[in-house]
Amino acid sequence: MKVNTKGRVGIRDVAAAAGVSATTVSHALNGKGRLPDSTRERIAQVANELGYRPNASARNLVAGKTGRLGIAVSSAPGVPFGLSDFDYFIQMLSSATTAALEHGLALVVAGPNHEQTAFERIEIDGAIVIDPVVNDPLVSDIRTRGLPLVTTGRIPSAEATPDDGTCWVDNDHVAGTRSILDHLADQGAERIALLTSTPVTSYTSDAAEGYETWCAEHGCEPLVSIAEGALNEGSGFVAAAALLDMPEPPDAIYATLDRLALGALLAARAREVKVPDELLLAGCTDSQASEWAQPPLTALALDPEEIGRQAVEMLITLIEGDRPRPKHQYVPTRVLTRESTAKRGS
Amino acid sequence: MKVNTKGRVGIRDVAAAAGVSATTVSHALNGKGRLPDSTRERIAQVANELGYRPNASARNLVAGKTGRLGIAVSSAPGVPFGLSDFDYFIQMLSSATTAALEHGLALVVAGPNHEQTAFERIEIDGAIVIDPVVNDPLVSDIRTRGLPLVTTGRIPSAEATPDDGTCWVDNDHVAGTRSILDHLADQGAERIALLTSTPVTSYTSDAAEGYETWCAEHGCEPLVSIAEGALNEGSGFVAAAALLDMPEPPDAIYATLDRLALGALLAARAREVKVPDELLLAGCTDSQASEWAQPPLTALALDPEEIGRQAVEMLITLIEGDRPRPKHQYVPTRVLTRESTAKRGS
DNA sequence: ATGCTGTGCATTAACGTTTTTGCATTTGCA
DNA sequence: TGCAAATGCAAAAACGTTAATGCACAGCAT
Repeated sequence: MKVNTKGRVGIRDVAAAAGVSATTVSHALNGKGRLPDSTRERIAQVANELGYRPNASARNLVAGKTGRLGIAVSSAPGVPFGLSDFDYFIQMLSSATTAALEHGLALVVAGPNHEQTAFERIEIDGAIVIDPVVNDPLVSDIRTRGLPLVTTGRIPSAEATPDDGTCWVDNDHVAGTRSILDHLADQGAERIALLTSTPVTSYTSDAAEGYETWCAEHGCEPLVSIAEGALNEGSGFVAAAALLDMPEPPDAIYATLDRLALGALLAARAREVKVPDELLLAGCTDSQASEWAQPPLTALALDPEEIGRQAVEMLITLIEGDRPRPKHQYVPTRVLTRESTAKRGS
Repeated sequence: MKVNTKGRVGIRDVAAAAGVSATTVSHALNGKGRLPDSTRERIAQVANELGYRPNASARNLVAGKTGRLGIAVSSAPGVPFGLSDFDYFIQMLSSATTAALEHGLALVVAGPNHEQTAFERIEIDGAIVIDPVVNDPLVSDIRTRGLPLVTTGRIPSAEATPDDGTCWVDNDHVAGTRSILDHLADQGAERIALLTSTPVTSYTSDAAEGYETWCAEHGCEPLVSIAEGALNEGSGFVAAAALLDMPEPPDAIYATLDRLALGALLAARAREVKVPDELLLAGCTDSQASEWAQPPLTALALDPEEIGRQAVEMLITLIEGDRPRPKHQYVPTRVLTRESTAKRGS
């Protein structure tokens, strides 16, 4: 029996220290085989003391897996890239990376320049697609290859098929939108506008749906402004300007992307419309930019870290295929109250 | 001899098809052993026809490597995260991912939330740190662990030690800054301001240096405005407003980050200062936002894809350790002329 | 006592590469 | 012609893990 080949502690080192065979260690640590709990615990403790970390390559080799998960940020065909906010993306990526590594898997990021062939040349065990758009080429590519797939945000489709067996993690954007509209109304808003983009993702169409339902329930006239082109402060500025320059401008704006909200803030500032005194302003997706804006922006926090973590866990379950196939998972949203929606007169 | 175990074509399948042993195939494809070129070529062709792709896990297992490279976007302690632009980051990440995968390595992204312990729990063969800041905890962490390290952008330090054996890939920002200032002057600018951030990275201090040298050479008075806090359109708006509201405002602004330039554009629009007729505007780091701005913004293109690719190649050379240790690499910049710097009166 | 059924492990063989070693054969040179 | 050196390749071991199989022993029923 060879021990401690190269400094790194292997399964055989643990076996030697615990006075058992390598197989037993493997079984004990993976919950397989026939072993009494006492032995399992003893081995787990020894492994822990020795700082044993299983070698992912060896494990993947026998399992016939690549040990890699792909994650791609989707890009709409024709729609400029930029649906995802940087903070949102990096937070989600970060937690997803950590979650994957805890399972000994590496998360590989495919950028939008790969277009539809993102994972064509890359060998992976499964993939996550962030915010897929209508008829997403990435999604069909992955499906064609027969790879396990999880999306964050649902796959939007022309037909309304909410439960078609796809696996996704999503916020309940309909409910989230309603909760932030409630907040705005609580703060005294009487004429709330929606600043959004073309509904190419499930997220944007959910927000529109939530807004329209809420307006109908509260007897308000819907007031929607669509930001065209790139979804950034520039297009937000323009779309918000259109609202502010109306004969009867809104007294509150909810923007479905933080960068749109920031653009609205700049538009208000340019017109010397005071936020929050004359205009309440809230955005979706919290970010550092929202936090540091003047005034700081109220936001609908989406918890991207939780979404990333759950998407990875779901994908791994799907790949391993032993536990029952997971389906959907909703991550709760939260209204993060800041100065931009402070009650007027208070 | 076993062949074609599970659909996937392995080295033995190639060996059988070429009528040689697995060893010979390995040697032929990796340029090792003693083989005539004729055999090497024949085997390479057979491998190609069969679509052979070496199994990364098996290869890493033998080599005692993890098969993973880490890449971290640095975060300044105290300085708000956001030095990197989303487009810049995703482009660089994307090319780096591809480059790594071509070597059978997976690139793992550590987000800024990991802070100094980004790669503490992650087993990797080497790391890339993007735009390290002064006294970067990430850099010292990686150095402590004795891991091969490549940075994009140089490691800024109090003492001026330009050649301290560290490995980096960088743009020549001093020259790049000068080239875009030349362009602005060519287009008729006579009073060019620099819109930048606190110099925490080599990149920002290079830009400041290039600007000051250029001003001295051209007998211009330096005019610098520093964006405070988060580096986004909001802080760019404020810092640019300070310039535009001066008694003698500049007739051109060069912003060291595209988001600052976009903020400057919004500030100009709010003041009804026409770009480019009354103000020439250029930014650093091209992005889709710059491309789609109204008017489209001239930019100093940094070629993040090339930087990412070269950083990975350099890191791999460092890890393999056979070829001579690489040191530094400059990636050329390019002035991307757009409407925001069109010659006045033309 | 004798078999039968579990229990608690160890042995052995994979997984797909690379590396080391070694054995023929050919070539070079005296 | 003889012998060393170079050439062209194959066999076998190794990397660290998991999966399949098997063996010894204990408890239990007959």
